[in-house]
This record gives sequence, C-alpha cells and structure tokens, in this order.
Amino acid sequence: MNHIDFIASSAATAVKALYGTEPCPCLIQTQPTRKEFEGDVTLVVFPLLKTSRKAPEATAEEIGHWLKENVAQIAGYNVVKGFLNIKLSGSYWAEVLSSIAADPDFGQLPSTGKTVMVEFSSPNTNKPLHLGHIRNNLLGWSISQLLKACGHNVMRVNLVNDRGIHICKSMLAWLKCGNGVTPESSGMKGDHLVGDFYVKFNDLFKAEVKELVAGGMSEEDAEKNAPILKEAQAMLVKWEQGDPEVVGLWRRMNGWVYEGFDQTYGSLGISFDRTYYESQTYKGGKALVEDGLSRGIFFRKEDGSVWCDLTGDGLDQKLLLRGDGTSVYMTQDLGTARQRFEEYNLDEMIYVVGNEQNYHFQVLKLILGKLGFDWADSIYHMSYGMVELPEGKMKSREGTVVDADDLVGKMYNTAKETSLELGKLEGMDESEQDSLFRMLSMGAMKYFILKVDPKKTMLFDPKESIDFNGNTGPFIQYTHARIQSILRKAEGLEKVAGKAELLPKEESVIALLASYPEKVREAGAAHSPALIANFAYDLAKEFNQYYHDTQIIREEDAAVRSQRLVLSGTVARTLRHAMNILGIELPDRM
RNA sequence: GGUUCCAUAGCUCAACUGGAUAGAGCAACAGAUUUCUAAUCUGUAGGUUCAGGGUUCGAGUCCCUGUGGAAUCACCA
Repeated sequence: MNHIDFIASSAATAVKALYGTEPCPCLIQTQPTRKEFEGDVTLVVFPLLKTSRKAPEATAEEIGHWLKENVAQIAGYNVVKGFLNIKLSGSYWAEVLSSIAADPDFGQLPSTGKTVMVEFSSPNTNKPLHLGHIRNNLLGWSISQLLKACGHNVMRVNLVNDRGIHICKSMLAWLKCGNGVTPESSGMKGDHLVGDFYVKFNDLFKAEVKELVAGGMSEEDAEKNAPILKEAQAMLVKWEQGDPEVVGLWRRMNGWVYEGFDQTYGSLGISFDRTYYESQTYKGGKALVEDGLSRGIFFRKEDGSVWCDLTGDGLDQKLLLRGDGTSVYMTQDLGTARQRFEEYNLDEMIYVVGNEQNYHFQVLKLILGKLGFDWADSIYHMSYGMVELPEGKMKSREGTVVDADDLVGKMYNTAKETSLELGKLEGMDESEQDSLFRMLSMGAMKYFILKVDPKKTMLFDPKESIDFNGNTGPFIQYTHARIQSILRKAEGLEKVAGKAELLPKEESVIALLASYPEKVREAGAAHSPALIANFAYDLAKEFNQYYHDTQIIREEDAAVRSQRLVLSGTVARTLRHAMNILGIELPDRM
C-alpha cells in the first residue's frame, strides 16, 4: 500500500470513529500535497461535510487531530480551508524507502494472466517509413512495454499492407525505367529504392494526364484513362490470378522493402512477435459476412453488394462486400479480428492506428457486436494524433515528408556534435561512443514524441533540432549517468536505509518513488505512455535538485551516506524501469 | 451538410479525471562551478485557459451557444 492509500484508509477509519458511519470510499478524496503547503498527503474534506455536519475547517481539524493521536505514522497536520494536509513521520518514509530498495521488481505489477495483442506499425510496402510511422511505432512499442509492466502477457504484431494497386505502381515504374537496378547495384536501402519508383510512377502518370488533357480530354477522364494507370490495374488483376512473372517481381521488390524496414526497426529498437501480411488475409472475413447475411444482420443490394445498416446507431450504411463479391478493408478486419481472438484467446486487442481511422474502428466494433461476439468490447483503438509540421500536414507531393531514416541519422549527428562539444568522451573507445550517440539520439527523439499525450496532434519542426536540455530524454539520461558515477565510486561501501534522519527533499523523492506503481497502473488504464514520461521527468528533476545541494558520497556520517546511496540507487533503478517502458536506454556515462 | 476530436504563457507541452494561488521546458534577462559530471541548479519576466452563458461549496476539466481549426462520412487501404 502506498502512502496515499494508507492515508485514505486511515481517514476512513477516522471518519467512522468520529461520526459513527462508514464513509463511501468515493467520499475519501486524497492527493499529494501541493508544494506550497506543508505536508505529504492532502485529504479534501468537502465531500465529508454531509457526514460530519460541520464546517469544512472544523471537520478537517477533527479528522486531523484524530489521525495524529491514533495513527503512529502520522507526525502532524495543518488545515487550509477545506483541505487537511497530513505529514507522515520520517521513520515511515525510511521504511518505505527500505521496502522499495528491497524489491527487485519494483514497478512491475502482479501478473493478471490476461493476454493482450497490440497491432502497430502496419506499413505499406511502396514507401519508406516517415515521421508518422515513427510516432506509431514508438507508441506501439511503449504501450506494449507498459502493459507488460501492468502484468499482462503481451503479443506485438505487425500487419503489413503488401498488396494492392500502390505496389503495382512501383513495380510497373521499375519495369519501365529501372534498368534492372537493385539495392545491391545502387547501394540504396531497399525501401527507399522502391519508394523512388512509386514517385516515378506518379511522374509518368502526371505526364500522360497532361498530354491527354492537351489532346482535349477532361482532367477527370484523363486521370481515369491514363494508359499507365490501366497497365497498373491490369497488373493487379494478374497478381490476383497468381501470374508467376508478376508474383515473382512482387516478391522480389517486397523483399527489398522488408530488408529496409528491418533496418529502420532495428535503429528504433523495436521488433514484433508476429507479422501478418495482407496478401494472406485480404480474402478473409467473407464467410463472416455471408453468415451475417443469412442471419439477417446484413442486407444485399440489387447490384449484389452487401451492407450493414448502421443508421440506427447514428452512422451510415457500411459496405462489406463489393458487387463482384470481393472483400474490402472492413471485411478483412472483421475476419482477422475473429481469427486472432480465437487463435490466441485474447482478453484485449489494441490497434495502434491514427485518429483518421476513428470511424473505421467505431464501425468495426459495432459490427462485431451485431454479429454477437462477446469480445467486441475488448477491442481498443489506440487512436493517436497526427504529427504536423509548422506549415501543416506532411505532404509527399510537396516533398515535406520527414523520412524516418533521415531523422534518425540527423539525431545521431546532433548527439555526436553535442557530446564532442561538451568533451565528455575521454577514455571511451569508438564502439562505446557509437553506442552512446545512439542512446542519446534515440532517447531525445523518443522522449520528444512520447511525452505528448497520444491523443493529441503534435508539432515537429524539422528546422529546429530536438533539444538535449530541459524536459528531454537526455536530461533523464544525464541524471542516471551522474547517479551511476556516484555508485561506481561507492563500490564496497555499505548501502542501508533507515539508520539516519531524512531531509525534507529526501522524503519528497521517496514519496514520488512510492507513487510509481500506481502511476504505472494509471498509465496502463489510460493507454498513455506520456504519463510515464512525465513521471520520469518529475523524478529526475526532483533528484537533480537534491543532488545539487546535498553531498552523497562525500557525506562523512556513514549512516547518512549509506541511506543516501540507497536513495540514489533506487532513483536510478526506477528511472531505468520507466524509461524501459518508453524504449529508452540509459547510459552509465555521458 | 451529418458525425467526432481539438483550442492553456511568444513557442513546445503539463495539470493526478471536479479541488487550493493553472505548472514545466525552450526562447529572453540576472546569477551559481578551487565541489559526487554545469547535458545541471537558482532567480526575474511571461495567463481573461478561444468567446459568452449554465450546473455547485469549487470549472482549464462537466452541459448548452457561438468562433476558429482538424479528421471522417468511398464498390481506396
């Protein structure tokens, strides 16, 4: 039980003793005491006034008095308006510190036995990854880590969109003007090479449209009838028929892309437990739709297409099968959802997908519910906001897309320059330096993205490099490195808490530490890694202030020093745990 | 047009789900290093929380109205 809960339950006892009735837990409102007031935990007494039948101040005074008299761990209290600020004793905090320090799994919540699948990344294979994918990948990774910390079994999956007209466009452009170029022959990363041919296709397409329009055709017709587009469509039909030549090229070019993706995933430090491919799942779900049709849940229009009527839910009609019997996006998502729940007996399925698809997931959930699956409510769309540039959305047409590999590279160089400027690399060999630059650059980038509430649109200015000072990843990394430096020097010294008095600042650091498991639970429930990021920053900031005006290893009193070493070590360990949830590594030196 | 989401300091973001005088960082200015790492710390300045109404002991947070912005409503995925 942490200190907040401890006070809450003590307060409940006090209310019962004083006023004779057991208060509803919802009336016991506690919160950490604000900095400008004296105390550790604050009880808000307004909700209790009906029970006490007294004025706010008098009620707070009575409860405070009772607590001080009857609860040994409570050292004092003060009342400000309807707020009862409670001070816990130093020995209480020392005990808390000792128990945290003795818990090797601090921050890991007990196993729930539940299995959660997290789908994220889900790229198309015709373009390299960009900044939007980075936010998706980082969120997907960190929500997975977070749910593990919450005690769930987590399965990370990727669903690659490896088929469709867009892939055929790249293939066609490569056939027309690739001259057999490969990643090996060109020295290019495969995903970028294929992406360039996708752009090339659009250039060719535009040129043809222009020509047709010049010949008197309307723009609309020209865009539908450009020969190269027809060719791409014909290619897709061939692909669906299994034409060996088309399929062979498709395999080859997708292979290049996967190699490129793996490299990007590697530099981001993410991986998956399983990868699904749309080329294997896109036909699924039809049986489900037919079943719904026969049960009268869906209906067929004259042209043969199948729909679900959602007007009763305030939405529109949704297409589930085309007139020609082929499936659409929704069809396959219905199919894969069922397949996954049945295959892995999932308790929850989380889709990390941008908020532009809110409607899709709303409909998906509704339809699964109509089909009678009791797990329909166990689907959660982790909807995140777009990353915008100062001039608005990223547009490939205007060349404003921030490429993932470019950004990673730039961050690396900035980290390197900054480190060299500060001149702290003495005694580190090249590979140690390289690994440090990676940690720092990815730490800065990941923290920058993850500290923002996932739901919100966020802004990224490519002209300004991501900061290394202030509320940043490197700030937290630096705090950790300084602690590690102390601990290296303290090797062999005793590390025990509870044998010395605590400073007020030490008590507030311990209070923060003690609130961490609850913070993990909260962040998990809110599906928000940002809460963990903000916690880590608060802890690092609090510790830095402490570090600034307190001697640790140079403290002469052995009992005091020993306790400070325990505190420092516990802070470092907790920072590592929190940052690990975000996928950020902490260096021992920097 | 319908639906959903968003609006907080010059900029980027917080605010424990309705609690105290709305907090950090960046940028600006002024300081701190013979000291366990100054990628740090301290201070100054910066706000009608888009506007207006309502609910109550109490609203950035909940409910209306308006303004501004975003997404979505495809036989695309």
